[in-house]
Amino acid sequence: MSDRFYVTTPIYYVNDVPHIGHAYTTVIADAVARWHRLLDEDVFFLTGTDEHGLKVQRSAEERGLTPQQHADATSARFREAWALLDISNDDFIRTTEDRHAVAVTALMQAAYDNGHIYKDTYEGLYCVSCEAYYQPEDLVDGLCPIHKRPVETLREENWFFRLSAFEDRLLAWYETGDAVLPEGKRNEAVGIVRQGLRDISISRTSISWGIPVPWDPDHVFYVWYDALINYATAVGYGSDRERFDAWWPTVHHVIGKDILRFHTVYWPAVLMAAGEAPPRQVQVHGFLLIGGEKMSKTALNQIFPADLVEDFGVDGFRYHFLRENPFGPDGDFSYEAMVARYNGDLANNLGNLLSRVATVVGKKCGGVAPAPRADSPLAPVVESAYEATAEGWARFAPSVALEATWRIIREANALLEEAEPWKAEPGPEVDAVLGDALEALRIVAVLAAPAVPHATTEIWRRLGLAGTPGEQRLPEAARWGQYPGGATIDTGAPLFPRIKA
RNA sequence: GGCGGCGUAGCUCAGUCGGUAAGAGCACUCGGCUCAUAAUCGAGGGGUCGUCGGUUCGAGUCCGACCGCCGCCA
Repeated sequence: MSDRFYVTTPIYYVNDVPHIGHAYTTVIADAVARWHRLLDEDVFFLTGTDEHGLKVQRSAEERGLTPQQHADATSARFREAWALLDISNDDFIRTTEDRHAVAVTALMQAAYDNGHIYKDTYEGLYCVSCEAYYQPEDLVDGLCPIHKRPVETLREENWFFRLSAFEDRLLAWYETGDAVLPEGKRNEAVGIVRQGLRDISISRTSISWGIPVPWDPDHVFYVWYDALINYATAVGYGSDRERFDAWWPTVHHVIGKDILRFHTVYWPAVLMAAGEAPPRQVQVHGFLLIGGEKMSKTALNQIFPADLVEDFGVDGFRYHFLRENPFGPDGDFSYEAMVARYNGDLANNLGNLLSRVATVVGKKCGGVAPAPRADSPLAPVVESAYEATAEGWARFAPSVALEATWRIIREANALLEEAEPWKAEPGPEVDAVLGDALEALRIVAVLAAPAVPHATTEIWRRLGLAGTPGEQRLPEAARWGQYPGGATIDTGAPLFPRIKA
């Protein structure tokens, strides 16, 4: 029986359109999912859209649409973006689907039945954009500190979640070691809990665009509690207990640091309240900055995936966001850095290696691939690079993994320089070094497939191999010496044409 | 105000339990090669490892203070 691996992105709010910040998170989750498939694990990769809440209701009104129509339109844009980027999600969940209402109802009812939810009256200053209450001292010049917009005084009967009862259990959960990563982010979660948790309001009566509270239908759940539960919905919570039990222990949430509090405090506590286990792991990454500034609609500095795909291709796009920034800290995006990374790693190293090898095989071997040597100097290089690559992916560090894989490419280029097969007469010496280079390319095609699925599939084809690199299984496929030789090598056009700065 | 983090080559960063002569990629300089997408390979320059003090036979690596930057919370 193979292991299971469940990985999620946040579900994206339909008041936003997909930009490279969303894509950053999604591409990381996708590449990790693809890696785990290579490991022959049973993978379930989930993304989707968050469609309830007052903001959606109001935006729809402004557009003269029903909330559902508005959500349908924007949700479709996310699905289009992920299709463009070759995202391999197994499911796409929408919080307006019936299955989600079923799960939310079941999970919150369980928390209610367990005595963790109670009714109280709340009056406070409310920011519609945040869908959150503020203390007077939190305001800046009387305005919401985030949106710089006026707040409204609201008085509501709300249902409250007894978050304060879960401090000890949350702290114990963080202590399990790798529940929240990186470590710095876990410390933030610990800090939030240590300072004491207040119970939180989880329902609204002021709006209708949401999922009704089952025991009090005048209320709908506050959008966050609705949204988080999507992760449980998608694996059958409330409808297929067996399925849920199979997948839930393996869930890994990939999120940006802006929603750390929801995923590492509120969400595990709600799960505990319902009698379920907290997530297996939450992986928190930093922001993608543009020229040092946070990306935002108001700053007019948003960048959309399609614009970059036009210049760099899907693989160029994916590779850049996986390789350029270490997972965890904030990263800065710049077009110049993207060009440099593309030209350096993809065009000069990988693409050019394939070109030169194919050409020399054409000239010295009549285009027929020789087999690698069992005792090639590249064999130990591949062995250590594979281990480092696997470790990098295992800890959600794509940049580390790819750096390790690229070491094979560098060494293969160096081996060619040393042997200079283009100078030698055809024969065993030439065959040996070219066979080694082809085998290095075969293995790189497998290891890099999670990041650049199109290019590696093309390499696979040009090497005359059957199937695709994504269908291979690790670690077997990374073992040196499996390239059979005898195939006709296809010298094609440059895989990654250089981009002029 | 409380808690936490960061400050290592021009740039982006690695540096596990303190100990082989401080590293990688990119950039730069020089040289080789000309199979390849002016790609590639080799060599080299460049760092008082933020500052000061302490522990130690020995500290980028531990402790304290300070300077600078940042995050979370209030």
